[in-house]
Amino acid sequence: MADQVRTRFAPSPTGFMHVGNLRTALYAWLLARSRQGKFILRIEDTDRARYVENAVDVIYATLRSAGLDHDEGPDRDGGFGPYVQSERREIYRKYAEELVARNGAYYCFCDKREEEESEENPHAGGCPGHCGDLPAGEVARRLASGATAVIRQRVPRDGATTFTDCVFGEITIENKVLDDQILLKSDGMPTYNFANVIDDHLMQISYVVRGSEYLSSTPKYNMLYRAFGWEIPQYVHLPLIMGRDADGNVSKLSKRHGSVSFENLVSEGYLPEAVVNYIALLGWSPKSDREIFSLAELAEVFRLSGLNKSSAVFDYEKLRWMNSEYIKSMTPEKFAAVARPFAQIDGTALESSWQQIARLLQPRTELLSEIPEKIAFLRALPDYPPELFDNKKSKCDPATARAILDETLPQFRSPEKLSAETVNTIAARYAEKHQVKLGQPMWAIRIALAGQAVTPGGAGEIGEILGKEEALRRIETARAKLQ
RNA sequence: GUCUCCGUCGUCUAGAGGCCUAGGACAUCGGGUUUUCAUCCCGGCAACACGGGUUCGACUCCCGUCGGAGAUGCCA
Repeated sequence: MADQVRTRFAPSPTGFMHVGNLRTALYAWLLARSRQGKFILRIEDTDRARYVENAVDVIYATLRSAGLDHDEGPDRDGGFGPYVQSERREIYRKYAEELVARNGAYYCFCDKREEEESEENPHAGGCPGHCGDLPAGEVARRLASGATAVIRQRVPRDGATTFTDCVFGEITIENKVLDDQILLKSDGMPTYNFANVIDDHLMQISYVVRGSEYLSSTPKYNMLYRAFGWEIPQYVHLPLIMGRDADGNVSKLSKRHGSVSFENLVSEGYLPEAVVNYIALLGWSPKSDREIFSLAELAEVFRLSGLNKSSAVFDYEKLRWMNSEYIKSMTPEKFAAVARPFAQIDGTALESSWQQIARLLQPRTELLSEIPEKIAFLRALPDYPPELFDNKKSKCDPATARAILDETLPQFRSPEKLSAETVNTIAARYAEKHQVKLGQPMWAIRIALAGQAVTPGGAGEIGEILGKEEALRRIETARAKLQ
């Protein structure tokens, strides 16, 4: 039991879920699931200024949508709670004081405004005064008089600290470049740097999975673990996800690079499964040529050794492709259901033929949000020039089109209802009678019905969706145009 | 500035000294199928950052250079 794998995802409730954070959660989840371990959700809300109402709901919704179920969390007690940091204030206070007693930290009474960085002093971090040297009596006196204070970690100025990361290997950092970071803020809340160590230990986290931006501060965490005499967890630092800006420069993926939150991507028409599959492959490889994996399949093949060190650029093009793969592999019923909210056809004549339209759309859709523009021509005939009837391959031109439409028009009138088959038969009959390729009448009819060169589906399908009345109207419009 | 990390096609990556004439995928280009488009097939272009070592042999190991990123907050 002591060797059980326990990983955690510890997001801040800031209102949206960055895909980088989601990927961190995914790997932590994958590590736990692939080793029969536990996955814990912890809310890091120690920064009151950044707190956003309902943000915790966004976290729950995102994890659920992505399929990452947690074994413990605010809503699922596993005996290590509370799982919300703001509810653990007293715990942090107690340990911070203990650390002061152990001489691993000290009270700092300096003002919030720190001295400026300069050439003389490029390293402005840490306590600007010398609070660490204050005699115990003086500290007690100031505290008793109600002076506001923070608690800072006492970092040795000599020596170096070495640690081993599961991904990056052995890393050594000189202690002198580490500053006396704040552990407990003046409002009594702990900083991330402190709360993390306390919680990870108390919640018995065995693998700390997080982004590589924490690599250089890891020695400070280890000093904390040692000061308390605690076992240091395994570290799994992840390569960063990068974004490319307009100038072609890459940097940590952020809002200026486009939609980077999970909910944003989903509302644009990316499927949650596709997003999860895509980000799993950003910085991790199954060491095979396979790319499409369900979450369950990922959990089966996930290995820490597949994790990469170098950062990866988020490529919307490839996500798009993967999304289309997921769309194509859906059953027609499922696609019709998920695509429906994007189609914007409520209350229109298209509503009744949605199933039919969806069948046409499915193999041609990469992003669900593109659907309205793809089917706009069904709702309203676009204005188009007669030259649209020109097509070399189909051997069609305006004059020919005119002849085709003139001759076939009566045949569109006769049937009770216009079916795709009827349209195809009309075209076939014309082609045979005039000894031309089928493509010729097909082209003319399709352009007349659609008013645009590229359409999802051919003349028959479009005719059936439009219905007899509308089809006739559009053919008349075309004939008038070809006068 | 200082510290840390990273460096294989444009992008995501495989490659753990000979299997590499460096593989796959996206993108891109071309061809085929198709009444359009798309799907689906087939094919092309395209990379080991550079320079030194080590070795019989280096994409793989070592050093340096250059380039990129991250950290350096009472943010996480």
